Amino acid sequence: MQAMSDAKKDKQSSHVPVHPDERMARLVRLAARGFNRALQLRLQTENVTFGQWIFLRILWQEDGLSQRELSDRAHLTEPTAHTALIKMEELGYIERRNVDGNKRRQHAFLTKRGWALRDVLEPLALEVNDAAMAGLSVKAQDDLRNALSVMIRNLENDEHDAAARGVRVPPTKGNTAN
Amino acid sequence: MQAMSDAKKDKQSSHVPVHPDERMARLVRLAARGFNRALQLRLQTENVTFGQWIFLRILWQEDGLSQRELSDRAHLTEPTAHTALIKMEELGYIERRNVDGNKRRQHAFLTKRGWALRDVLEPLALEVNDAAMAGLSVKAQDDLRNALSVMIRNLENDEHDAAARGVRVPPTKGNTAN
DNA sequence: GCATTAAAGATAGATATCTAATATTAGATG
DNA sequence: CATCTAATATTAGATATCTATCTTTAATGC
Repeated sequence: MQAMSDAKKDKQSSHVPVHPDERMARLVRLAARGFNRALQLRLQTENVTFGQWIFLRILWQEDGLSQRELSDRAHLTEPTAHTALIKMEELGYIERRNVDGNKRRQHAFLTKRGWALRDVLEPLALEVNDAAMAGLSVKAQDDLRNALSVMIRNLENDEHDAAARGVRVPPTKGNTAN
Repeated sequence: MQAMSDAKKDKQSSHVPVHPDERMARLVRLAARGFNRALQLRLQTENVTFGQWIFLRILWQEDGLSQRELSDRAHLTEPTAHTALIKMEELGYIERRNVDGNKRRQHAFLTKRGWALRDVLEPLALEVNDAAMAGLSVKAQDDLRNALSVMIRNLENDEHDAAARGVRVPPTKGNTAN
């Protein structure tokens, strides 16, 4: 019997035959999980959570968005955005305030501290990206992005169709695994 | 100004410029989210949760695995597997018991009910897969799987390297979004 | 301009995941 | 063969997300 390769020693590698129905879904989930873990690994050294990263990233590009706008952009619910933003205000990354005398909307504005994080965190994301892309040609990366975009659109349409048929759209509870 | 396409009306579509550092990561996460939602949408009509699906799928291929083996296969922790399996036993999908007089290991065995679910649930997964693949050639799908596999391996290596440097590997807390 | 409806946010409670600590059993070693 | 160590499962507690509900404020229609 031949010796196992390095990769095979890892207990994650599937001894298990994968359901044909789920092969692509599984790969996509595992890749997402990989990106998340790789990024969280780096963010934790700066004491920033993944959720905070998501909102920071959005604010660096569009400072002063309302909570509702932020939750939309982040694909997270308002309560989730709410608690994350409260925490980020406590941490001094943002300031929440009203604009134009509208007391309904709560807008989030980056503080000096919040802006400063950008210089620290963006390189970490770049690092993850570079690590992930190793061995993939520019064309391969391009094709990959295109194919992913097609799948995303297909699945969004599926969801819209379901919603149109009156199906309640379920939670996106946390399950990056598998 | 030209009219917006159907797709653009959706509020999810990004008015927001995406961080170059995060473009691929974001696409992968959104695709994973799409798969999860599309599947959950269908599973909920059968009162099966995503977590239960994961374990059922594994057991249909390897009945009688221990809790430890199941959590490995599912890429979930043991407490997570534990509670899921307890619940699945309550629901009558599996039976948990010892084997060979070994009182340490708890093995999970599908009941008739658990096996029967297969005929109902697998078509749903196939449906999701087909929906996701619309418009992608066989070759494109092949390339996509290859590229995803490369990324997964790259990111696993990244994690192993980090672990070797003594970095604590962080949770894979639920954040499929964005 | 007052009353109704809609929008935005806040709060409370549920769920699925995680980490850490504990208990039990099996296997290895002096 | 008695003890130590490792494996497995369990329990307890934290966290990030979700849904549902409530409150406040703005917009709209008579």
